[in-house]
Amino acid sequence: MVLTDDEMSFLTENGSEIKYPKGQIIFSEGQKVNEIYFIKSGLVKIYRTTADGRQVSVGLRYAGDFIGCAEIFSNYTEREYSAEAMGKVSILIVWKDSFKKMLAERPQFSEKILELMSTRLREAQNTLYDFIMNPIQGRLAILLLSMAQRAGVEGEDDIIPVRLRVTQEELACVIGSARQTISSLLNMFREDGSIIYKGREIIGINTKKLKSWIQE
Amino acid sequence: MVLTDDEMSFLTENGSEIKYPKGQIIFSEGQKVNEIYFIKSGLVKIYRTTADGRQVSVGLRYAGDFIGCAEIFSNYTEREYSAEAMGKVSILIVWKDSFKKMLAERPQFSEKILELMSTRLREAQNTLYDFIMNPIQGRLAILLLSMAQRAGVEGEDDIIPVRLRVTQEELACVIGSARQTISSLLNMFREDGSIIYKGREIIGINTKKLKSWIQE
DNA sequence: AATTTATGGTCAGCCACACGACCATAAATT
DNA sequence: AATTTATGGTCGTGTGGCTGACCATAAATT
Repeated sequence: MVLTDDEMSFLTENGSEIKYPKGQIIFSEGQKVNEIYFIKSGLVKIYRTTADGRQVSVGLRYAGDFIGCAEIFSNYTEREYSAEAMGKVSILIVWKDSFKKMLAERPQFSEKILELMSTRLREAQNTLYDFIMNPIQGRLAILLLSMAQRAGVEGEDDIIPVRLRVTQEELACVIGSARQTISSLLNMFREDGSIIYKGREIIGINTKKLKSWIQE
Repeated sequence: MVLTDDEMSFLTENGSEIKYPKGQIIFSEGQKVNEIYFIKSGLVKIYRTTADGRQVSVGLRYAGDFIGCAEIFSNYTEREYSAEAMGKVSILIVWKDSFKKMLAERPQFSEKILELMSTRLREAQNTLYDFIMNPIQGRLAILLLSMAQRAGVEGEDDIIPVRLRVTQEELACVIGSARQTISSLLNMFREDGSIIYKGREIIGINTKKLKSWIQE
């Protein structure tokens, strides 16, 4: 979502910018809902912690996204999910009331937010669909593609150069799988030429080849 | 979501009511997006058809819900999913422009729709979470609970009397499983006392017992 | 009433993939 | 430089649940 200069300056004036190092918790489940967050830069994981301590992610959010907004609109008092910085993240925190005021005063902004929510809803539904349809390698391919499209330069149709430093554990928790499985799959993708994977970093992905792993 | 009399009468005036028999397609993927639908009564399945002809559902919608709205707000020209009546369904069809006009003219209604979208987003995220966390019996338990809560009388904490006539095939497609598996699980739930299941109808569910099948 | 179709029950076979175990290497900390 | 910690590779093992096959019964159609 792209904000106008005007909207951006309103947020800047009425919010405060905070930088989080990798691994820092931005908010966590159960906390009181008083503010909304705008990601200026970086990658954020939205997740929930299970009874036995594992993390289950329901999505990643990128620069330009608002997070923590669903609770505000449905007037929830407590966070349902946690958010964690997956790298250096710069965030603008805006108080709930300021944000609601902005919504009320600017119908165009309000429209934009409605658009944001519906886009995100469709994304969530598509993710659900992909989950049902695809075995693990398909889900991983989908995840890598979407991460690359956000982070990388849209090059030729073929290879997108990227720079993805995510641990296998993180990938596993996003697609609901086990670390060991991710390990084998990444190696399989590498041998196949679907990704260029050196050390602990994915430095390129081959869009076409990756897509061939996806069902439907 | 509950509409005011005023909102309801606007919809009635600017829309046309249509009744669908069981199995009827309300709209289908690929169709042009010109209208929005309000469910007056009945149960609607939102799904997508896969290349090999199977159906994968991403959710059920009940009376009082709008369907087909995400495409409108994100200005999609084509439907991404299909909708099918799972029983007798009564629907109010409202043209896109009338609906957008209503949104623009009534800020309170606009707020309500934003609330609807965020609630639905949270539901979708929760479903995703449940999918990752729960094995099939857990997902089935969750589905039965949510259907019963919408359809049934909220009785004691224990047994809710309901009247669910859904085929095992339908249940399978909603939770992404196979018909045979549903068959065994329903029988297991019956023996366990989690549900009262006679012939082809579930006539009661035991909330507590069903919940014990759910992870977390 | 007779036939066809839709739905449900059950069983055997198979395989994807989670899990545990263990070691290798890289990164971080001292 | 030495030690500790985080991350990645790989291999068995076990099993949940999908697939296919087949029959029983209920519902719909003639």
